Amino acid sequence: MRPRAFDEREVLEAAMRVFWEKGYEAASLHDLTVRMNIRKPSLYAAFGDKRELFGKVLDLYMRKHIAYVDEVLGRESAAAVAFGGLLRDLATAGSGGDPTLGCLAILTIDELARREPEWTAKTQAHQLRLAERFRQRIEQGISSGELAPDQDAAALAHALLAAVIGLTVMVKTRPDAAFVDSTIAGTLTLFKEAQS
Amino acid sequence: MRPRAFDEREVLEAAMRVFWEKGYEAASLHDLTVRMNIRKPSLYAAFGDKRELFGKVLDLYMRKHIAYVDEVLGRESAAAVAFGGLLRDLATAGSGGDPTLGCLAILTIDELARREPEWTAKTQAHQLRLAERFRQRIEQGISSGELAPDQDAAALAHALLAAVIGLTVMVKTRPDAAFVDSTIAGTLTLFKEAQS
DNA sequence: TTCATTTTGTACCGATCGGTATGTAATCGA
DNA sequence: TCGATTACATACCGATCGGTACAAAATGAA
Repeated sequence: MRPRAFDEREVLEAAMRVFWEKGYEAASLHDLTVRMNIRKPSLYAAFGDKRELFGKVLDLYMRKHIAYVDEVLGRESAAAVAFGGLLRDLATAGSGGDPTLGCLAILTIDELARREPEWTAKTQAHQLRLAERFRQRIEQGISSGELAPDQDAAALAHALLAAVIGLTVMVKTRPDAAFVDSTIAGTLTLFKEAQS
Repeated sequence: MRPRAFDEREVLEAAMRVFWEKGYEAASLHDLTVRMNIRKPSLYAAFGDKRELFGKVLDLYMRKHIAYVDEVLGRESAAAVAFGGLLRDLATAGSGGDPTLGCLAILTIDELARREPEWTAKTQAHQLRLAERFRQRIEQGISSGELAPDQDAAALAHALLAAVIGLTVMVKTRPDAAFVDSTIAGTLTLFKEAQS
C-alpha cells in the first residue's frame, strides 16, 4: 500500500504549536493543515477529528512539559535554587522558548475544562503530577538537610505550583523585568521560612 | 423618539456572564443575544460589534473585580488574615459566585493577550492595579506593626498576586478540598517570614 | 505487470459564524 | 394629531467553520 508522506510525530508537534499559540477554538483546520503541511483527509485519517487531534496534542504537550520541569528542577542541587531557576526560566523562555506562549495546559483549563469533563480530568491529573514532582523535589531538599524536616512538603509544593501557574499567566502580558524579578523574589521567600 | 426597551447595564452584565463562561471566541452572537434578551441590531446599535462589546464587558468586569478585591481585603484587620480570606473566597466562590468560573481577565490574557496588543495593554494594566492594591494592603500591615518594616512590600504583593492567579486557575479543574487547603496554607507561609 | 489497498489532492457539503438591509412599531416634539 | 426620529424584529448576506465524497496516484504482494 501507499506509505505516509509525513512523519506523524513531526506534524503532531506542528499542531501542538498552533493550539499553543491560538487555543482550541481559534485554531482552525485551515491553520492546522497549513502548519502541519498535510491536507484535511490525511489529518482525519491519521488523528481523527479536531477534538481527537487536540487530545493527542495535549497528551504530547503534557509529556514534554513534565520532562521540561524535571530537567529544569534537576539542574541545581538546592531546592530553593532549583525552583528559582524554574521561575526564572518560565519568565524568560518557558517550555516553548517564548514566555508569551504561556502553557497549553493552563489554556485548556481556561478554555475547555469548565465545559467538558474530559479536559477537566486530564488537566487536573496533570496538575497533580506536577504537584507530586514539586513535592518530591522538596522532600529531596529536606533529606539533604537544606530544608527543615518539619516542613509540610505538600503545602509548599502546592503553593509553588500556584506561583508557577500565576507567573506563567502574568508573563503573557509582557510585564517589566522589574515586575517579574520582584514576583520571583517574593515567591522565593517561601523557602526562607523553610530553611533549616 | 422610541425609547430603549432594555437596561444597558443589565444586558451588559448578561453579556459579561456569557464571555466569562465561554471566553471570547466561543461566545457566539446567538448565545449573547439570547442571554441579553435583545436582538442583534439592538446589540450593534448599543454596543458596536462583538469586539467593542467585549471591550465594554471587560471594563465592567475589571471595575467589579477591583471592587471585589477591595471588599474582601477590607474585611479583616490583619493583612495575613485578609489575604487568607481572599484565597479562601476565590476557592469557594470567587467574584462570580462560582469558583469554576475563574477570572475573565485571566481568560482574556490566555485567549487574546498574545495576539492583540489592545488586550495585552488592558490586562497588564489590570494586573498592575491589583498589584498596587495588594501592596497598599501590605504597607497597611507594616504600619500597624503586624509585619516587619524591612519587608519588600512590592515583592510580597507580586508573589501573592501570582498565587491568587494560580489558585484561580487551579480551582477551575475542581480539585479536592484538601489540595486547595494545602495550597492556601502553603501560600500563607509567605507571611510567616514577614511577621514582626 | 496487475490488482488490492491505502494515501493523496481537489472540490464540495450543510451549518454556523459575525454582521446588516429593510420595513414596521413606538415614542417624541410641535 | 401628525410627521420626524429612533428602536425594534425578521430575514438575509458572504465568509468561514468542521468535516467528507471522490477519484487519481502510489505502493506492496502476487
